Amino acid sequence: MRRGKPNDPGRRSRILEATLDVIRTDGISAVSYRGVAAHAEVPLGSMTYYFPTLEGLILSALDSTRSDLEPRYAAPLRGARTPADVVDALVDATIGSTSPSLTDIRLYEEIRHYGARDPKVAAVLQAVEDDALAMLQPVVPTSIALAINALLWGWWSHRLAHPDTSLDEATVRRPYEAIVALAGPDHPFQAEGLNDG
Amino acid sequence: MRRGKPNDPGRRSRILEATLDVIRTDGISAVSYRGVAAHAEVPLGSMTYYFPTLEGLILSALDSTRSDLEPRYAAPLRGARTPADVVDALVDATIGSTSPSLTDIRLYEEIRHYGARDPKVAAVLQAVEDDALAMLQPVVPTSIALAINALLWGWWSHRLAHPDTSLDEATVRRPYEAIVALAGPDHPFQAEGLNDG
DNA sequence: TCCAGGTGTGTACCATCGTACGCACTAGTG
DNA sequence: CACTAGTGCGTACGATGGTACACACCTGGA
Repeated sequence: MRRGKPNDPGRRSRILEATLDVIRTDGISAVSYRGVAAHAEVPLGSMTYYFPTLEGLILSALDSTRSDLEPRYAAPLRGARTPADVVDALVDATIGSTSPSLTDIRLYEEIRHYGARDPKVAAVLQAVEDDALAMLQPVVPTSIALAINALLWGWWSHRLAHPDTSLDEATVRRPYEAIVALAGPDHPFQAEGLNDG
Repeated sequence: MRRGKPNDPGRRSRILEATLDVIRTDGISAVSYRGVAAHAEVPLGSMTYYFPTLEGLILSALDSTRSDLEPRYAAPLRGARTPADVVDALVDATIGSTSPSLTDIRLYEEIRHYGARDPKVAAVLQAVEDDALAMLQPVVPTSIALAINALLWGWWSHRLAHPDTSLDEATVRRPYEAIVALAGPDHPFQAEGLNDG
């Protein structure tokens, strides 16, 4: 039995979007009920109605990014058939068309920052990383996948710290090549790649 | 003409140390005059006396870490004579004896986080990174030094996100080897190293 | 039409915090 | 000893923000 009508069904998601906007612009620590309410153009009472606690709001907002972050650089990696494809995908995810914008890196950094102290967010991060590792699994051994993840995050972090300078493609590509090559010809993927060629 | 006596000369630096403690534990956003005052066991009035603005306090605290961070992994790198030495130093800085503790990584992460929005802190970061690049300069070309920095930060960041798991040494070492090897035998350093051997 | 219960909101309370400011204390100087 | 200027600190004010809560509104049923 459903009584009373929600007179603005999209309100909840609009609040989440506004929250992410605030996080992107001023960071998680700047998230307040009042600020987000003003940004989303909803009354303060709506905020506490949909999100009784502020932490719940932040958690929901961060969690809602998972579906955005994951496919962006996941898809190209899934399609990779040769080591060269993998390197291409990585370079692209670092500085190319599939790479996150500076504001998105900032957002991701906010999540990591928050996750360093909040176990629930840490779990979300863990899930994202596990996905990334699983995706690299058929391509390189886990230990190398870890290094690739570390380097990718390092590059993104570099971009964030140096917004004015741009990274040369070769600068990014060669270290990826070197690391991917560590998998060596014995890794199953390599044989498959050779069969294709 | 100096009148009035400072009845606790070490107070200023004690405040700075307490500030860093708070940052390490709860993050920069948790830094408040009152909290730090309680932690340092000084009256609130002392805080505003030594540090008229909160931002000034934070900036001073962060800046005071520069002298600590720099020599830690700088010294081993300076002493490196062969590519193998460099790799050793990097591995050590990542997971070994010269590597920062988890709380120190957290602190460094706080600085980066804050620096993403505060130009003055960004300048401090820039200086530290410039030092690191300069130190790697005689060893590898700049582009590779950038990759090394990115990977090092990526590993540290990984440790922060996975406090319970420990990184295998080979996992860390091999990617460093691969990247350092990119410098190739034409790089001046290599010749010097061969002469030594 | 009247009732009930869920939806949505305005308001107010209380805690926290940065900051200003006046006052006390100290130690040189005449 | 009195005076003065710098040092150090307790207190209070104004702003901000999370949260509780009473209240208005809407819908479906009796």
